[in-house]
Amino acid sequence: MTHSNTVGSAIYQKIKDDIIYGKLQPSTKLKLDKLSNSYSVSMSTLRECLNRLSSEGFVSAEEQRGFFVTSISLNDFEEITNLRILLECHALKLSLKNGDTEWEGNLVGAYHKLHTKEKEMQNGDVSTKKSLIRYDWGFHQSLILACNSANLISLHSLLYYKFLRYQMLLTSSRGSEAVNEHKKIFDSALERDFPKAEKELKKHVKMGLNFISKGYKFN
Amino acid sequence: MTHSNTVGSAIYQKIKDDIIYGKLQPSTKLKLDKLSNSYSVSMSTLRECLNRLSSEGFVSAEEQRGFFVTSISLNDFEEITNLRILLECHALKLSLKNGDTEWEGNLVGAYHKLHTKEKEMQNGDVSTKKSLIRYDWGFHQSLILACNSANLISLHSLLYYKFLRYQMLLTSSRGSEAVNEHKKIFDSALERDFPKAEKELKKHVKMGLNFISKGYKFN
DNA sequence: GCTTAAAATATATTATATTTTAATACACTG
DNA sequence: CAGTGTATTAAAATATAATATATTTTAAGC
Repeated sequence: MTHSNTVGSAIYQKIKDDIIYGKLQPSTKLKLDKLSNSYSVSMSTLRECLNRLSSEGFVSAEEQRGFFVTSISLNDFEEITNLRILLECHALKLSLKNGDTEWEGNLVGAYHKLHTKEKEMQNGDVSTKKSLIRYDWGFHQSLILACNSANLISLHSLLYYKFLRYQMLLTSSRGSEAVNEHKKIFDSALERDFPKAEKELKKHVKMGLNFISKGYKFN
Repeated sequence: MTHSNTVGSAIYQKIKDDIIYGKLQPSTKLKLDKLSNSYSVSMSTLRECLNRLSSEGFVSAEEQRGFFVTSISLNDFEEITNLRILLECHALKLSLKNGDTEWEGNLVGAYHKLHTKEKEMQNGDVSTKKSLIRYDWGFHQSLILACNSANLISLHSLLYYKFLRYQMLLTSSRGSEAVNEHKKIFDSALERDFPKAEKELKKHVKMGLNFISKGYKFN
């Protein structure tokens, strides 16, 4: 967990989360004095935060008109998905080539945590959904962590969370399907079988796209 | 050319340019009151700007310690180069597949402008270097403009300019070599020969990396 | 529909207080 | 003496608030 020292970075995380998890819905106008009140932060600090988020693309800034939660569309979701696949597969390739025992051990650990939570969920425990997401993130990042490119890891993170925002549009999730996909990705990664791992990873992310785009009505 | 209405976006462009073109050198501490004076802008507006730039990676923000121009390293340059190649080639593939006459015409126009400037440069006119860079950018972006992904275009732009900052570390440039490479990329793009275009584009960008990494002494 | 007036809101600056870091001086210790 | 640690001071970042201005939005009237 990141230990936020400043009000600025705390509010940044909070608003970013609220956008990703849908508490601040797409296209919402982010009125400054209103937000300044509801998040109990001064206007200047708030504006700094919104400027950061607009650079990342979670917020859209329109000059002299203010800030909005970035709108969503099926088209944008498809773009995000394709970019995530491009980056994650490329990084996976490097990671499978370079990964040492240290990396492998961390991956095994991340998968174990994810899989444990997945079994909890299958037993009907819905309260752990948010922590399941954290472990999903942990697993997907662990896969690529040996790619030896901080820039790549950072970009991938951005895409993952933009993808996640779309995922959060639905309260339901894919359940056992995704569980199997994770296992296939994990197994082929350990075997350093890049072609198979890539195939399964692509399928996994695409299936996520399909599930959402079938279940959510974009206008 | 973007018409900047607000002080904020004007100063953002200015500082970003100053970083890219080396007027603000790598690792420089960006003292707030000093910058506030030299750019004639208030501290809050300046901070908004630096927060944006830190999200993009041109500035590094260290909590409670302030802002710094992001440092450079050979390793980072290599990462940037590889990511640029990954994104630009992927986008090129899509662009060559989707590009219509409108796109093709704009590409021809962009190449013509670039090539005209290149010839001017070869005749010894150094005054046009900055406009050469603008046309180089115009050409490279034109290549991928039909990729049908705003997200991809935007990410590519970021990587191009991070690459450019490294390019600006040297005053000299590669001259006729790059001119020939541009022609090969252009020709194979018009022929919709993706494998060849990709090969030439990769070579072109890699040669840029090599030229800089040979000429500039990273510590 | 068009224009104009009023209200709301974003932008930008300035001033101030608080907090943290960086720098300096000063002792203490081996 | 060199080096190390600690207190004190200075500098700088962070955060808020108050204010002024410019622009957009809304509403009203024609």
